Amino acid sequence: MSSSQTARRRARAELTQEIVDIARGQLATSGAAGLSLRAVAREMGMVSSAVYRYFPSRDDLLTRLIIDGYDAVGEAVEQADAAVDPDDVTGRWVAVCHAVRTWALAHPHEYALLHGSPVPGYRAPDDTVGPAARDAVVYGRILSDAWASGRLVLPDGGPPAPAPLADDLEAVRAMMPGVPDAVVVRAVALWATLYGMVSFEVFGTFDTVVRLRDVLFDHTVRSLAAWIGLPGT
Amino acid sequence: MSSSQTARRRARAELTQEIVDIARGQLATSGAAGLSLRAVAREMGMVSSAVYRYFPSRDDLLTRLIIDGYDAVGEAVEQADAAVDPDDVTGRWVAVCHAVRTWALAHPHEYALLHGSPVPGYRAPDDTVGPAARDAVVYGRILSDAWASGRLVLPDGGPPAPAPLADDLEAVRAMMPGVPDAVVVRAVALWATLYGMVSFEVFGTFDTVVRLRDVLFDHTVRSLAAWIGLPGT
DNA sequence: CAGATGCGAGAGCAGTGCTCTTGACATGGC
DNA sequence: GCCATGTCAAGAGCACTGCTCTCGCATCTG
Repeated sequence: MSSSQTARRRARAELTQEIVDIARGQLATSGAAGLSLRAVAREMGMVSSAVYRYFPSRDDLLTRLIIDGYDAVGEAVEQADAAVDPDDVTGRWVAVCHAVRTWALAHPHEYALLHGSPVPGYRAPDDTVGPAARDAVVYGRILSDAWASGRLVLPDGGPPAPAPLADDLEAVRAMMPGVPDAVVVRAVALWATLYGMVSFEVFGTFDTVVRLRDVLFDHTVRSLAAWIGLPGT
Repeated sequence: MSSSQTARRRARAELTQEIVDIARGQLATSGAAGLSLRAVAREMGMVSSAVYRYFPSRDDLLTRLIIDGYDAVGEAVEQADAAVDPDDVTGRWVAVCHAVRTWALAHPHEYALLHGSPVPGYRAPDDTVGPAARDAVVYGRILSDAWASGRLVLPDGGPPAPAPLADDLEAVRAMMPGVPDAVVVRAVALWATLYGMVSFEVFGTFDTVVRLRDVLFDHTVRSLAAWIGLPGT
């Protein structure tokens, strides 16, 4: 019977998932540095070597948590975008930014794992690059929709994009089809500002600088929206 | 003789410095996670317990490295600012941004220690807050000079700063006396963008996105300068 | 010149990631 | 049904970590 084989594989899948869940719990409380394979095994009533049947190393377990983290923030961003009237492009952008911030503040250690220092030697590029771009796709779609519907006015002021940047902008434009260079290059800046603000907040840099951090964040995000040419609210 | 007392104390000071230097070397090659007190002791020909006479814990040694790191980037920023004609406020801002980026790319692990995930439980606030603000003081002075000399034109467009933010903006204004609210609030955004861009680059987020990262950085920094009201070049 | 103090060495504890071997169990072909 | 095959948990063990403690020795202080 293939069901018995399935039983074995299902047990493996369930145990793998349980390891990930417990590891995420320990990550949430102790941070990435405090995550211990032995502690995970202990909490599962297993011995440490048994865990290595499911994850060949601690870094692989961390990589899995990273992928799941990107997926979680991507999910939050997509839901936030879907909850707003599609024609309200500025509202969508603001909602998406708040979704990132809210998720990061609720999962600071997971956020640190995604956007803080690379914990192992360096990041495994292939596995994580897909989920990592999930949120960027949403930003791109918002800008693309705004441009296609004529709601995005081409920003003026500031220097024009340097010619050698054309290839790079073309690649980034894949996430926001049709959008002109001046908007693409500012989109990258907005992306950096978003995560810069959130990182400052999560990592404590803003602690001694700003008190009403939610108000500042909201205002900054709206100002940036205006800068890139999105309509005011 | 106080010279013999000085000899003892000087030996202590020299050994402390040697520990820090070796630790910084190991930080540069192995990263913060790989920095080991025992390895430092080994490289010094000491036994590990002896190092604890100089630093009560590994976290204290890391804190020292953090303070030195903030000092180093602050130094780099101040030198970059001083090397430009003081009246060329935009040039000063661009130079300062490049100084941060250059330092970060040259010392990625140290940068990660400063602006990546907080490695120990959490950062000791009092000791690090002074050196951490050293670069921000330079940004503030540039904007303050620009405003005082009439070279900074009040930016328009975008929503006005919310009233509840007045207190926070007043506090931030301490670093850029006289500058109006609309500029202060954008200065915070610029600060976040600067470190967001550098973090994306140092942490590898841009690896699969942009190739001519120096060109993009320079252009972004100049665009932001125009956004905050600094004159074009 | 004593006594107090600072310092390095060594042993030791608890914890970590990871490897290897051993024995029990389920799976699948004959 | 049986037996080889592969999977699995367990345990021991290695090398490493941060950190604590004690013990002598050198240095400094009154």
